[in-house]
Amino acid sequence: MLKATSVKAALASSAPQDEILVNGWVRTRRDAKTFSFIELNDGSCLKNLQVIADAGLPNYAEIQHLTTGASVSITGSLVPSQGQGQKWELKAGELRVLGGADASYPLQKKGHTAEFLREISHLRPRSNLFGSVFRVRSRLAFAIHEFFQNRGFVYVHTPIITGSDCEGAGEMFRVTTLDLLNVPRTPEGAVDAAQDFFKRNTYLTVSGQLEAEAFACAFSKVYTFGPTFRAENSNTSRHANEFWMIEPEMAFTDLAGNMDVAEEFVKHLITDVRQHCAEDLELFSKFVDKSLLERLDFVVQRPFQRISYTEAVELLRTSGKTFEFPVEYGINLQSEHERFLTEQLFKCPVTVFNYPKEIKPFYMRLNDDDRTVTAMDVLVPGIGEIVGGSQREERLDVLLASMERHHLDPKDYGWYLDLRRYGTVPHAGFGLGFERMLMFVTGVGNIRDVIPFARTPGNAAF
RNA sequence: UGCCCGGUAGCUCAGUGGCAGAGCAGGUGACUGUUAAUCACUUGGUCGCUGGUUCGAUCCCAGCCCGGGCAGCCA
Repeated sequence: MLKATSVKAALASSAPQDEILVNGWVRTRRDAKTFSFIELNDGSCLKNLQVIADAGLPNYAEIQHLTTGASVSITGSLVPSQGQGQKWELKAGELRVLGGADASYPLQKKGHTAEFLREISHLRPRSNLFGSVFRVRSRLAFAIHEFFQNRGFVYVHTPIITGSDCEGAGEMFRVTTLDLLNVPRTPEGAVDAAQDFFKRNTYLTVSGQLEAEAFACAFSKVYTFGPTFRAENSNTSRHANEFWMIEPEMAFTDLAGNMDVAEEFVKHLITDVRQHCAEDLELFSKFVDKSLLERLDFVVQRPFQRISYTEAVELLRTSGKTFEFPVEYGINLQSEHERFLTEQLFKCPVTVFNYPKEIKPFYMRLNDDDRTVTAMDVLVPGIGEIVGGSQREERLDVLLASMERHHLDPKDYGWYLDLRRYGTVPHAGFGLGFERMLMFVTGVGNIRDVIPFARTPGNAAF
Protein backbone atom coordinates (compact mmCIF):
# COMPACT_ATOMS: atom_id res chain seq x y z
CA MET A 1 0.00 0.00 0.00
CA LEU A 2 1.12 3.51 -0.83
CA LYS A 3 2.59 5.46 2.08
CA ALA A 4 0.48 8.49 2.97
CA THR A 5 1.66 12.04 2.26
CA SER A 6 0.59 14.81 4.61
CA VAL A 7 -1.15 17.88 3.25
CA LYS A 8 1.80 19.91 4.50
CA ALA A 9 4.30 17.77 2.60
CA ALA A 10 2.16 17.77 -0.54
CA LEU A 11 1.88 21.56 -0.55
CA ALA A 12 5.64 21.87 -0.02
CA SER A 13 6.45 19.57 -2.91
CA SER A 14 9.09 20.82 -5.34
CA ALA A 15 7.89 18.78 -8.30
CA PRO A 16 4.73 17.11 -9.60
CA GLN A 17 4.14 13.58 -8.35
CA ASP A 18 2.48 10.78 -10.26
CA GLU A 19 0.80 8.95 -7.45
CA ILE A 20 0.39 9.97 -3.82
CA LEU A 21 -2.00 9.03 -1.05
CA VAL A 22 -3.48 11.80 1.08
CA ASN A 23 -5.92 11.32 3.98
CA GLY A 24 -7.92 13.98 5.74
CA TRP A 25 -11.18 15.74 6.44
CA VAL A 26 -13.27 17.76 4.02
CA ARG A 27 -13.34 21.42 4.96
CA THR A 28 -15.60 22.47 2.11
CA ARG A 29 -16.61 21.40 -1.35
CA ARG A 30 -17.66 23.29 -4.49
CA ASP A 31 -19.02 21.95 -7.75
CA ALA A 32 -17.65 22.90 -11.14
CA LYS A 33 -19.14 21.83 -14.43
CA THR A 34 -17.44 18.49 -14.83
CA PHE A 35 -15.80 18.01 -11.45
CA SER A 36 -15.86 18.95 -7.80
CA PHE A 37 -13.37 21.02 -5.76
CA ILE A 38 -12.63 19.56 -2.34
CA GLU A 39 -10.66 21.44 0.32
CA LEU A 40 -8.81 18.79 2.31
CA ASN A 41 -7.22 19.32 5.71
CA ASP A 42 -5.36 16.81 7.87
CA GLY A 43 -4.13 19.07 10.67
CA SER A 44 -0.53 18.96 9.48
CA CYS A 45 -0.75 22.64 8.65
CA LEU A 46 -3.21 25.49 8.44
CA LYS A 47 -3.61 25.34 4.67
CA ASN A 48 -5.91 22.98 2.80
CA LEU A 49 -5.01 20.87 -0.20
CA GLN A 50 -7.32 21.49 -3.14
CA VAL A 51 -8.53 18.23 -4.60
CA ILE A 52 -10.07 17.85 -8.06
CA ALA A 53 -12.63 15.05 -8.15
CA ASP A 54 -13.66 14.44 -11.75
CA ALA A 55 -17.23 13.55 -12.70
CA GLY A 56 -15.84 10.41 -14.30
CA LEU A 57 -15.03 8.88 -10.91
CA PRO A 58 -17.23 5.81 -10.32
CA ASN A 59 -18.55 7.17 -6.99
CA TYR A 60 -19.06 10.76 -8.20
CA ALA A 61 -22.64 10.82 -6.96
CA GLU A 62 -21.38 10.03 -3.46
CA ILE A 63 -18.63 12.65 -3.77
CA GLN A 64 -21.20 15.29 -4.68
CA HIS A 65 -22.85 14.72 -1.34
CA LEU A 66 -19.66 15.11 0.66
CA THR A 67 -20.16 17.81 3.25
CA THR A 68 -17.86 19.62 5.66
CA GLY A 69 -16.45 17.21 8.21
CA ALA A 70 -16.39 14.00 6.19
CA SER A 71 -13.21 11.92 6.19
CA VAL A 72 -11.70 10.73 2.93
CA SER A 73 -8.73 8.85 1.58
CA ILE A 74 -7.52 9.94 -1.84
CA THR A 75 -4.94 8.62 -4.26
CA GLY A 76 -4.06 10.72 -7.24
CA SER A 77 -1.44 12.84 -8.89
CA LEU A 78 -0.06 16.08 -7.55
CA VAL A 79 -0.15 18.59 -10.39
CA PRO A 80 0.34 22.34 -10.79
CA SER A 81 -2.94 24.13 -10.08
CA GLN A 82 -4.70 25.75 -13.01
CA GLY A 83 -6.36 28.24 -10.71
CA GLN A 84 -5.09 31.12 -8.62
CA GLY A 85 -4.28 30.85 -4.95
CA GLN A 86 -2.38 27.61 -4.69
CA LYS A 87 0.65 26.08 -6.34
CA TRP A 88 -0.38 22.43 -6.22
CA GLU A 89 -3.58 20.48 -6.34
CA LEU A 90 -4.39 16.80 -6.13
CA LYS A 91 -6.15 15.25 -9.12
CA ALA A 92 -8.02 12.34 -7.59
CA GLY A 93 -7.70 8.95 -9.24
CA GLU A 94 -9.56 7.22 -6.45
CA LEU A 95 -11.51 8.84 -3.64
CA ARG A 96 -12.70 6.68 -0.77
CA VAL A 97 -15.19 8.11 1.69
CA LEU A 98 -14.16 6.80 5.11
CA GLY A 99 -16.82 8.50 7.18
CA GLY A 100 -19.59 10.87 6.20
CA ALA A 101 -20.75 13.87 8.21
CA ASP A 102 -24.38 14.88 7.88
CA ALA A 103 -25.95 18.31 8.16
CA SER A 104 -25.80 18.15 11.95
CA TYR A 105 -21.99 18.52 11.88
CA PRO A 106 -21.57 21.64 13.98
CA LEU A 107 -18.51 23.15 12.33
CA GLN A 108 -18.95 25.40 9.35
CA LYS A 109 -16.65 27.34 7.13
CA LYS A 110 -16.96 30.45 9.26
CA GLY A 111 -18.84 32.30 11.90
CA HIS A 112 -18.21 30.42 15.13
CA THR A 113 -17.57 32.03 18.46
CA ALA A 114 -14.94 30.70 20.83
CA GLU A 115 -17.73 30.13 23.38
CA PHE A 116 -19.66 27.85 21.05
CA LEU A 117 -16.53 25.93 20.06
CA ARG A 118 -15.69 25.37 23.72
CA GLU A 119 -18.88 23.34 24.02
CA ILE A 120 -17.59 21.03 21.30
CA SER A 121 -14.03 20.63 22.52
CA HIS A 122 -13.80 17.28 20.72
CA LEU A 123 -14.43 18.88 17.32
CA ARG A 124 -12.90 22.32 17.65
CA PRO A 125 -9.33 21.19 16.86
CA ARG A 126 -10.67 20.72 13.32
CA SER A 127 -11.25 24.47 13.04
CA ASN A 128 -8.61 26.81 11.66
CA LEU A 129 -8.16 28.76 14.87
CA PHE A 130 -7.87 25.81 17.22
CA GLY A 131 -5.80 23.83 14.77
CA SER A 132 -3.30 26.65 14.90
CA VAL A 133 -3.51 27.02 18.68
CA PHE A 134 -2.72 23.37 19.30
CA ARG A 135 0.04 23.15 16.73
CA VAL A 136 1.67 26.10 18.46
CA ARG A 137 1.09 24.47 21.85
CA SER A 138 2.98 21.41 20.66
CA ARG A 139 5.85 23.46 19.28
CA LEU A 140 6.04 25.61 22.41
CA ALA A 141 6.39 22.49 24.57
CA PHE A 142 9.21 21.30 22.34
CA ALA A 143 10.95 24.69 22.49
CA ILE A 144 10.85 24.55 26.28
CA HIS A 145 12.71 21.25 26.38
CA GLU A 146 15.14 22.48 23.75
CA PHE A 147 15.96 25.63 25.72
CA PHE A 148 16.82 23.75 28.89
CA GLN A 149 18.43 20.72 27.30
CA ASN A 150 20.75 22.98 25.29
CA ARG A 151 21.84 24.62 28.53
CA GLY A 152 22.60 21.46 30.46
CA PHE A 153 19.45 21.33 32.58
CA VAL A 154 18.23 17.90 33.69
CA TYR A 155 14.50 17.23 33.23
CA VAL A 156 12.99 15.95 36.48
CA HIS A 157 9.54 14.42 36.95
CA THR A 158 8.26 15.60 40.30
CA PRO A 159 5.35 13.72 41.85
CA ILE A 160 1.79 14.51 40.85
CA ILE A 161 0.37 12.95 44.00
CA THR A 162 1.89 14.74 46.98
CA GLY A 163 1.70 14.26 50.71
CA SER A 164 2.49 17.86 51.48
CA ASP A 165 -0.66 19.84 52.22
CA CYS A 166 1.10 23.06 53.13
CA GLU A 167 2.92 24.12 50.01
CA GLY A 168 1.06 27.36 50.26
CA ALA A 169 0.38 27.85 46.58
CA GLY A 170 -3.36 27.39 46.72
CA GLU A 171 -6.27 25.11 47.54
CA MET A 172 -5.56 21.45 46.79
CA PHE A 173 -7.57 18.58 45.35
CA ARG A 174 -7.69 15.64 47.74
CA VAL A 175 -6.64 12.21 46.48
CA THR A 176 -8.31 9.32 48.29
CA THR A 177 -9.62 5.81 47.83
CA LEU A 178 -11.72 5.96 51.00
CA ASP A 179 -15.40 5.06 50.62
CA LEU A 180 -17.10 8.44 50.80
CA LEU A 181 -20.31 6.79 52.01
CA ASN A 182 -18.50 5.12 54.87
CA VAL A 183 -15.49 7.17 55.90
CA PRO A 184 -13.32 5.66 58.66
CA ARG A 185 -13.03 7.89 61.71
CA THR A 186 -10.52 8.31 64.50
CA PRO A 187 -11.85 8.09 68.08
CA GLU A 188 -11.93 11.91 67.99
CA GLY A 189 -14.24 11.84 64.97
CA ALA A 190 -11.75 13.12 62.39
CA VAL A 191 -11.25 11.33 59.07
CA ASP A 192 -8.76 8.52 59.74
CA ALA A 193 -6.18 9.20 57.03
CA ALA A 194 -4.07 6.28 58.29
CA GLN A 195 -6.62 3.97 56.66
CA ASP A 196 -6.37 5.69 53.30
CA PHE A 197 -4.36 4.28 50.37
CA PHE A 198 -1.09 6.02 51.23
CA LYS A 199 -1.78 5.85 54.98
CA ARG A 200 -1.81 9.64 55.08
CA ASN A 201 -3.55 12.60 53.47
CA THR A 202 -2.58 13.05 49.83
CA TYR A 203 -3.33 15.71 47.26
CA LEU A 204 -2.68 16.63 43.64
CA THR A 205 0.42 18.76 43.36
CA VAL A 206 0.19 22.55 43.23
CA SER A 207 3.91 22.88 42.48
CA GLY A 208 6.96 20.69 41.98
CA GLN A 209 9.28 23.30 43.37
CA LEU A 210 10.28 21.72 46.66
CA GLU A 211 11.14 18.43 44.99
CA ALA A 212 12.91 20.29 42.18
CA GLU A 213 15.09 21.96 44.81
CA ALA A 214 16.22 18.53 45.98
CA PHE A 215 17.25 17.62 42.44
CA ALA A 216 18.90 20.99 41.83
CA CYS A 217 21.02 20.23 44.87
CA ALA A 218 22.35 17.19 43.00
CA PHE A 219 22.29 18.05 39.29
CA SER A 220 22.91 21.80 39.68
CA LYS A 221 20.39 22.75 37.00
CA VAL A 222 17.03 21.05 36.61
CA TYR A 223 13.58 21.82 35.29
CA THR A 224 10.14 20.32 35.66
CA PHE A 225 7.40 20.51 33.05
CA GLY A 226 4.14 18.89 33.98
CA PRO A 227 0.53 19.28 35.07
CA THR A 228 -0.41 21.26 38.14
CA PHE A 229 -3.72 21.34 39.99
CA ARG A 230 -5.35 24.10 41.97
CA ALA A 231 -8.78 23.72 43.54
CA GLU A 232 -9.46 27.46 43.54
CA ASN A 233 -12.94 28.59 42.56
CA SER A 234 -11.50 31.01 40.04
CA ASN A 235 -13.67 32.28 37.22
CA THR A 236 -11.38 34.37 35.05
CA SER A 237 -9.96 34.18 31.57
CA ARG A 238 -6.49 33.33 32.90
CA HIS A 239 -7.13 30.64 35.54
CA ALA A 240 -7.73 26.92 35.11
CA ASN A 241 -7.84 24.15 37.70
CA GLU A 242 -5.51 21.94 35.69
CA PHE A 243 -2.64 23.62 33.90
CA TRP A 244 0.96 23.00 32.98
CA MET A 245 3.88 24.72 34.55
CA ILE A 246 7.60 24.85 33.87
CA GLU A 247 9.78 25.16 36.96
CA PRO A 248 13.53 25.53 36.49
CA GLU A 249 15.62 25.35 39.65
CA MET A 250 19.30 26.31 39.65
CA ALA A 251 21.97 25.78 42.28
CA PHE A 252 24.74 28.37 42.67
CA THR A 253 22.39 31.03 41.31
CA ASP A 254 21.08 34.21 42.91
CA LEU A 255 18.10 36.44 42.19
CA ALA A 256 19.84 38.35 39.38
CA GLY A 257 20.84 35.10 37.67
CA ASN A 258 17.28 33.87 38.08
CA MET A 259 15.87 36.97 36.40
CA ASP A 260 18.40 36.62 33.58
CA VAL A 261 17.27 33.07 32.84
CA ALA A 262 13.57 33.96 33.05
CA GLU A 263 14.02 36.78 30.57
CA GLU A 264 16.16 34.76 28.18
CA PHE A 265 13.68 31.89 28.44
CA VAL A 266 10.63 33.99 27.56
CA LYS A 267 12.49 35.55 24.64
CA HIS A 268 13.67 32.19 23.35
CA LEU A 269 10.13 30.81 23.35
CA ILE A 270 8.82 33.77 21.39
CA THR A 271 11.67 33.60 18.90
CA ASP A 272 11.22 29.89 18.37
CA VAL A 273 7.48 30.06 17.78
CA ARG A 274 7.94 33.10 15.57
CA GLN A 275 10.31 31.01 13.45
CA HIS A 276 8.57 27.65 13.40
CA CYS A 277 4.88 28.62 13.51
CA ALA A 278 4.90 31.58 11.14
CA GLU A 279 1.77 30.51 9.27
CA ASP A 280 -0.24 29.93 12.44
CA LEU A 281 0.89 33.23 13.93
CA GLU A 282 -0.27 34.96 10.75
CA LEU A 283 -3.74 33.61 11.42
CA PHE A 284 -3.72 34.96 14.98
CA SER A 285 -2.48 38.35 13.88
CA LYS A 286 -5.25 38.48 11.30
CA PHE A 287 -8.22 37.23 13.32
CA VAL A 288 -7.31 37.39 17.00
CA ASP A 289 -4.94 40.27 17.66
CA LYS A 290 -3.79 42.59 14.90
CA SER A 291 -0.83 43.92 16.87
CA LEU A 292 0.45 40.47 17.86
CA LEU A 293 3.55 40.19 15.69
CA GLU A 294 4.62 43.72 16.43
CA ARG A 295 4.33 43.10 20.15
CA LEU A 296 6.20 39.79 20.04
CA ASP A 297 9.07 41.33 18.11
CA PHE A 298 9.19 44.26 20.48
CA VAL A 299 9.42 41.94 23.49
CA VAL A 300 12.27 39.98 21.91
CA GLN A 301 14.25 43.08 20.95
CA ARG A 302 14.07 45.03 24.20
CA PRO A 303 15.37 44.12 27.66
CA PHE A 304 12.62 43.65 30.22
CA GLN A 305 12.11 46.51 32.60
CA ARG A 306 13.36 45.60 36.08
CA ILE A 307 12.12 47.44 39.14
CA SER A 308 12.02 46.64 42.82
CA TYR A 309 8.69 46.35 44.59
CA THR A 310 9.51 49.53 46.48
CA GLU A 311 10.14 51.39 43.22
CA ALA A 312 6.95 49.96 41.73
CA VAL A 313 4.92 51.23 44.66
CA GLU A 314 6.49 54.68 44.31
CA LEU A 315 5.84 54.78 40.57
CA LEU A 316 2.22 53.82 41.11
CA ARG A 317 1.74 56.34 43.89
CA THR A 318 3.19 59.20 41.87
CA SER A 319 1.57 58.16 38.58
CA GLY A 320 -1.33 60.52 39.05
CA LYS A 321 -3.69 57.68 38.25
CA THR A 322 -6.48 56.79 40.64
CA PHE A 323 -6.76 53.08 41.32
CA GLU A 324 -9.71 51.22 42.73
CA PHE A 325 -7.33 49.72 45.28
CA PRO A 326 -5.05 52.42 46.70
CA VAL A 327 -1.34 51.68 46.58
CA GLU A 328 0.79 51.57 49.69
CA TYR A 329 3.89 49.69 50.72
CA GLY A 330 2.99 46.24 52.01
CA ILE A 331 0.03 45.42 49.78
CA ASN A 332 -0.05 42.82 47.07
CA LEU A 333 -0.07 44.47 43.68
CA GLN A 334 -3.55 44.22 42.16
CA SER A 335 -4.32 43.42 38.54
CA GLU A 336 -4.96 47.07 37.81
CA HIS A 337 -1.54 47.99 39.23
CA GLU A 338 0.27 45.35 37.22
CA ARG A 339 -1.59 46.33 34.09
CA PHE A 340 -0.68 49.94 34.55
CA LEU A 341 3.02 49.16 34.91
CA THR A 342 3.27 46.85 31.95
CA GLU A 343 0.63 48.24 29.59
CA GLN A 344 0.76 51.98 30.18
CA LEU A 345 3.94 53.02 31.97
CA PHE A 346 6.58 50.76 30.39
CA LYS A 347 4.60 49.10 27.56
CA CYS A 348 6.80 46.01 27.84
CA PRO A 349 7.35 43.06 30.19
CA VAL A 350 8.26 44.18 33.69
CA THR A 351 10.12 42.16 36.29
CA VAL A 352 9.26 43.25 39.83
CA PHE A 353 11.58 41.97 42.57
CA ASN A 354 12.27 42.19 46.32
CA TYR A 355 8.81 42.06 47.84
CA PRO A 356 7.95 42.59 51.53
CA LYS A 357 8.51 39.33 53.38
CA GLU A 358 5.01 39.43 54.89
CA ILE A 359 3.25 38.83 51.57
CA LYS A 360 5.47 36.06 50.21
CA PRO A 361 5.95 32.35 51.05
CA PHE A 362 8.32 30.97 53.66
CA TYR A 363 10.98 29.58 51.32
CA MET A 364 12.04 32.88 49.74
CA ARG A 365 15.45 34.17 50.73
CA LEU A 366 15.49 37.05 53.21
CA ASN A 367 17.40 40.14 52.05
CA ASP A 368 19.92 41.97 54.23
CA ASP A 369 17.39 44.76 54.85
CA ASP A 370 15.41 42.19 56.87
CA ARG A 371 12.21 43.60 55.31
CA THR A 372 12.13 42.07 51.85
CA VAL A 373 12.62 38.69 50.25
CA THR A 374 14.15 37.84 46.87
CA ALA A 375 10.85 37.29 45.08
CA MET A 376 10.41 38.17 41.45
CA ASP A 377 7.36 38.31 39.19
CA VAL A 378 7.49 38.81 35.44
CA LEU A 379 4.44 40.74 34.25
CA VAL A 380 3.47 40.93 30.59
CA PRO A 381 0.94 43.19 28.82
CA GLY A 382 -2.53 41.70 28.49
CA ILE A 383 -2.04 38.76 30.79
CA GLY A 384 -0.30 39.96 33.93
CA GLU A 385 1.83 37.57 35.91
CA ILE A 386 3.44 34.95 33.70
CA VAL A 387 6.43 34.03 35.88
CA GLY A 388 6.73 33.88 39.65
CA GLY A 389 9.97 32.90 41.36
CA SER A 390 12.64 33.66 43.91
CA GLN A 391 16.04 32.87 45.29
CA ARG A 392 15.45 30.24 47.96
CA GLU A 393 16.46 30.55 51.59
CA GLU A 394 19.52 28.30 51.93
CA ARG A 395 20.47 29.25 55.51
CA LEU A 396 18.98 26.71 57.91
CA ASP A 397 18.52 29.06 60.85
CA VAL A 398 16.94 31.79 58.74
CA LEU A 399 14.63 29.25 57.07
CA LEU A 400 13.51 27.90 60.43
CA ALA A 401 12.77 31.43 61.64
CA SER A 402 10.77 32.06 58.47
CA MET A 403 8.75 28.89 58.99
CA GLU A 404 7.95 29.96 62.52
CA ARG A 405 6.73 33.33 61.21
CA HIS A 406 4.51 31.48 58.73
CA HIS A 407 3.22 29.12 61.45
CA LEU A 408 4.64 26.05 59.72
CA ASP A 409 5.82 22.99 61.63
CA PRO A 410 9.45 22.04 60.77
CA LYS A 411 8.49 18.41 61.37
CA ASP A 412 6.40 18.52 58.18
CA TYR A 413 9.45 19.63 56.19
CA GLY A 414 12.17 17.28 57.42
CA TRP A 415 13.58 16.34 54.03
CA TYR A 416 13.36 19.93 52.77
CA LEU A 417 15.39 21.14 55.76
CA ASP A 418 17.93 18.36 55.17
CA LEU A 419 18.87 20.12 51.92
CA ARG A 420 20.12 22.98 54.15
CA ARG A 421 21.79 20.63 56.62
CA TYR A 422 23.89 18.78 54.07
CA GLY A 423 25.87 20.79 51.56
CA THR A 424 23.50 23.71 51.27
CA VAL A 425 24.02 26.09 48.34
CA PRO A 426 22.50 29.34 47.16
CA HIS A 427 19.83 28.44 44.63
CA ALA A 428 16.94 29.98 42.79
CA GLY A 429 14.11 29.12 40.44
CA PHE A 430 10.77 30.16 39.05
CA GLY A 431 7.51 28.88 37.65
CA LEU A 432 6.25 29.83 34.22
CA GLY A 433 2.61 29.20 33.38
CA PHE A 434 2.64 27.26 30.14
CA GLU A 435 -0.87 28.26 29.11
CA ARG A 436 -0.28 31.92 29.96
CA MET A 437 2.80 31.85 27.76
CA LEU A 438 0.73 30.25 25.02
CA MET A 439 -1.89 32.98 25.41
CA PHE A 440 0.84 35.56 25.09
CA VAL A 441 2.37 34.17 21.89
CA THR A 442 -1.00 33.50 20.21
CA GLY A 443 -2.94 36.52 21.44
CA VAL A 444 -5.80 34.21 22.47
CA GLY A 445 -7.56 35.92 25.36
CA ASN A 446 -9.03 33.00 27.30
CA ILE A 447 -7.02 30.21 28.92
CA ARG A 448 -9.87 27.78 28.15
CA ASP A 449 -9.02 28.21 24.48
CA VAL A 450 -5.40 27.13 24.72
CA ILE A 451 -6.11 23.90 26.65
CA PRO A 452 -7.39 20.90 24.64
CA PHE A 453 -10.00 19.95 27.24
CA ALA A 454 -10.06 22.64 29.90
CA ARG A 455 -10.92 22.06 33.55
CA THR A 456 -12.58 25.04 35.23
CA PRO A 457 -15.02 25.24 38.17
CA GLY A 458 -18.12 23.24 37.32
CA ASN A 459 -16.73 21.99 34.05
CA ALA A 460 -14.95 18.68 33.51
CA ALA A 461 -16.86 17.44 30.48
CA PHE A 462 -14.94 15.38 27.94
C1' U B 1 -17.37 33.67 45.76
C1' G B 2 -18.99 39.00 44.48
C1' C B 3 -20.62 42.61 40.65
C1' C B 4 -22.27 43.19 35.51
C1' C B 5 -24.12 41.24 30.61
C1' G B 6 -26.52 37.44 27.89
C1' G B 7 -29.74 32.68 26.45
C1' U B 8 -34.83 33.12 19.75
C1' A B 9 -33.54 27.63 13.67
C1' G B 10 -27.42 23.41 13.33
C1' C B 11 -24.34 28.46 13.64
C1' U B 12 -24.35 34.18 13.87
C1' C B 13 -28.09 37.36 15.24
C1' A B 14 -32.73 40.74 14.41
C1' G B 15 -37.63 41.16 16.58
C1' U B 16 -42.67 42.02 19.00
C1' G B 17 -48.07 41.97 24.92
C1' G B 18 -51.82 39.44 19.38
C1' C B 19 -49.78 34.09 12.85
C1' A B 20 -41.84 33.24 14.65
C1' G B 21 -37.72 36.45 11.10
C1' A B 22 -32.81 37.23 8.18
C1' G B 23 -27.88 35.61 6.71
C1' C B 24 -24.96 31.24 6.69
C1' A B 25 -25.22 25.76 6.85
C1' G B 26 -28.58 21.54 4.74
C1' G B 27 -31.91 20.06 0.24
C1' U B 28 -33.45 20.83 -5.18
C1' G B 29 -32.20 23.21 -9.68
C1' A B 30 -29.20 26.72 -12.76
C1' C B 31 -24.39 28.53 -13.80
C1' U B 32 -19.35 28.05 -13.16
C1' G B 33 -11.19 26.38 -12.80
C1' U B 34 -13.79 27.47 -8.15
C1' U B 35 -11.42 28.96 -3.61
C1' A B 36 -16.17 32.38 2.49
C1' A B 37 -18.06 30.90 -5.46
C1' U B 38 -22.72 33.03 -7.47
C1' C B 39 -28.25 32.95 -8.58
C1' A B 40 -33.40 30.92 -7.79
C1' C B 41 -36.50 27.95 -4.89
C1' U B 42 -36.78 25.22 -0.30
C1' U B 43 -36.55 22.04 4.65
C1' G B 44 -35.78 23.55 9.57
C1' G B 45 -38.39 26.40 16.15
C1' U B 46 -39.93 23.38 23.68
C1' C B 47 -38.09 31.67 21.73
C1' G B 48 -33.06 28.09 28.44
C1' C B 49 -36.48 25.88 32.59
C1' U B 50 -40.40 26.55 36.28
C1' G B 51 -44.02 29.52 38.19
C1' G B 52 -46.71 34.32 38.24
C1' U B 53 -49.38 38.76 35.97
C1' U B 54 -52.76 38.94 31.58
C1' C B 55 -58.44 37.52 27.50
C1' G B 56 -53.61 36.34 25.43
C1' A B 57 -46.41 36.00 27.34
C1' U B 58 -40.86 34.54 23.22
C1' C B 59 -41.80 39.74 25.08
C1' C B 60 -43.57 42.01 31.67
C1' C B 61 -42.29 39.95 36.93
C1' A B 62 -39.89 36.18 40.31
C1' G B 63 -36.91 31.95 41.12
C1' C B 64 -33.67 28.47 39.03
C1' C B 65 -30.17 26.53 35.20
C1' C B 66 -26.40 27.56 31.62
C1' G B 67 -22.73 30.81 29.15
C1' G B 68 -19.61 35.21 29.07
C1' G B 69 -16.90 39.67 31.14
C1' C B 70 -14.52 41.92 35.38
C1' A B 71 -12.51 41.34 40.50
C1' G B 72 -10.22 38.17 44.31
C1' C B 73 -6.90 33.63 44.67
C1' C B 74 -2.26 32.71 41.17
C1' A B 75 0.86 30.52 37.02
